[in-house]
Amino acid sequence: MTVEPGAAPRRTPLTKESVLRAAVAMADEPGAGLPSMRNLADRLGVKAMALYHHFKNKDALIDGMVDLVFSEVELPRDDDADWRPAMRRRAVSMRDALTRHPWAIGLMDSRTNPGLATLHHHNAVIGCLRAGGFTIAGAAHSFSLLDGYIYGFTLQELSLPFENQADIEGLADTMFTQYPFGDLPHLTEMMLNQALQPGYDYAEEFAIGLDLILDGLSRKREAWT
Amino acid sequence: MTVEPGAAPRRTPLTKESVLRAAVAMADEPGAGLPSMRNLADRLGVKAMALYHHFKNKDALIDGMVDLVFSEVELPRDDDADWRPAMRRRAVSMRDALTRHPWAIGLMDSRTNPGLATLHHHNAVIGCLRAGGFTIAGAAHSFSLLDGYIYGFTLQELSLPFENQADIEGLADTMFTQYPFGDLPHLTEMMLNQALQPGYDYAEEFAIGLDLILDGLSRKREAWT
DNA sequence: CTGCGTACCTTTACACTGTACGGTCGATCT
DNA sequence: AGATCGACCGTACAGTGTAAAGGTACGCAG
Repeated sequence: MTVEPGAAPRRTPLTKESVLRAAVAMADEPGAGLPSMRNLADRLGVKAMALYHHFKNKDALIDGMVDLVFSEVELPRDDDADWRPAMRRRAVSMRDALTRHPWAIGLMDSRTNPGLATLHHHNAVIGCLRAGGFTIAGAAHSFSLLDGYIYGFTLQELSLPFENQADIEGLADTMFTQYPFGDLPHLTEMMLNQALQPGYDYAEEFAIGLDLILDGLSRKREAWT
Repeated sequence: MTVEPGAAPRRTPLTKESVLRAAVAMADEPGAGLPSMRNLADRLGVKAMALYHHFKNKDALIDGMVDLVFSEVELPRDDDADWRPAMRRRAVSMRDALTRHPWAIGLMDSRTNPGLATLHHHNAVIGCLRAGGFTIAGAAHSFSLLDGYIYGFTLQELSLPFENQADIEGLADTMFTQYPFGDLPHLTEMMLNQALQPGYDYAEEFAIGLDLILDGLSRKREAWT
């Protein structure tokens, strides 16, 4: 009376990997945020408690999701001829990954258990900088500065209350009526002359700041002991 | 049969301000995170639903909390003689505020309704940069870069899985036993030669990156149209 | 003084969350 | 054949945000 193998009451036994991929996919859906255990289980054709066979608790699952995001970032290689374009590529790739998975960035804090992909990522970055002639301390400075900027810029970008020109104009409207904008002359000026100009794209700021930082790093590279 | 005024069945009618201060105080308690509506109400000697008389919903309350954090940041003034030390002070003050209220930084994304203190802050920063000789575009670049770095650095700092030397050593121990550290030579080297050195303090990295950025800004100040 | 609106707070209820505890079923090993 | 084990399910519980409706006291119009 056993079920025929072809009937497949459960297609495949569920793995850490498949659960994580589903969780990331659900979190990526616009406006979704982290899925609940029950919703995630439903999506996988399973009941909630089944997930606890693969993850100690939800926190462990989230750690896995964050590590999966890190694994999408393009790594530099030790033998990259030139550290600067390598670091630039990595920064852009990292920002891309964080924008693809906007739920990830707010989770960085409070997540104190880095996964393997995360550690490999850090290792590769440091290796590239060392090969490029940075001292250990210099590589630490550079790493801290670059990653800080990447996270912070992306965090800011994601928290902008608009995504396109129409949103900006709507926002400006409601703000002008809601707040005493006479008190905020500089902010007003900047909105009128920058954000509200046709074709303005905040994303371009990323490269401007990044290049300024890279300039600074190459200037300090030999000074940093 | 009315209650004597001295009996005070309710000391004081609860204001947006008092609720926000209590909420921030609770969130600041180590390891607490955002309080639930019920816990916050208890602390105020009130039932949970009373809070909804002062805030539309929990999100609005959180917006207020974030704005309160911003109000603690030392503002530059238009007439600050020199933009550079003013920006430096502001950056340090901002990092301090975010470290005093570590729950705030993860909330920056998804919080798309800036409060008055936030807007005044932005206005003052832009004003200081403009007075320092930056063009509108230049001020926008500088603002984006500086704030990105401040947020990002602090986010990284708060997510470090240790707070003192003992924690670092404990962490290194468990990591070395848990992961194939032969695969991570550069990371290992950096931990051994930096993080594990006596007296190492990650907080010092903040000033190093900040000064590099300020150098870059003053170099670009006149070039940026 | 009466009566009514309005500000503030409470009660109750509902849908939803993470997860502890125990059970069930089939495959594999001895 | 029986034991063991991995994968999944059912049930239950404490805690969450908040909608709906009710109460109670004060300030002001008549």
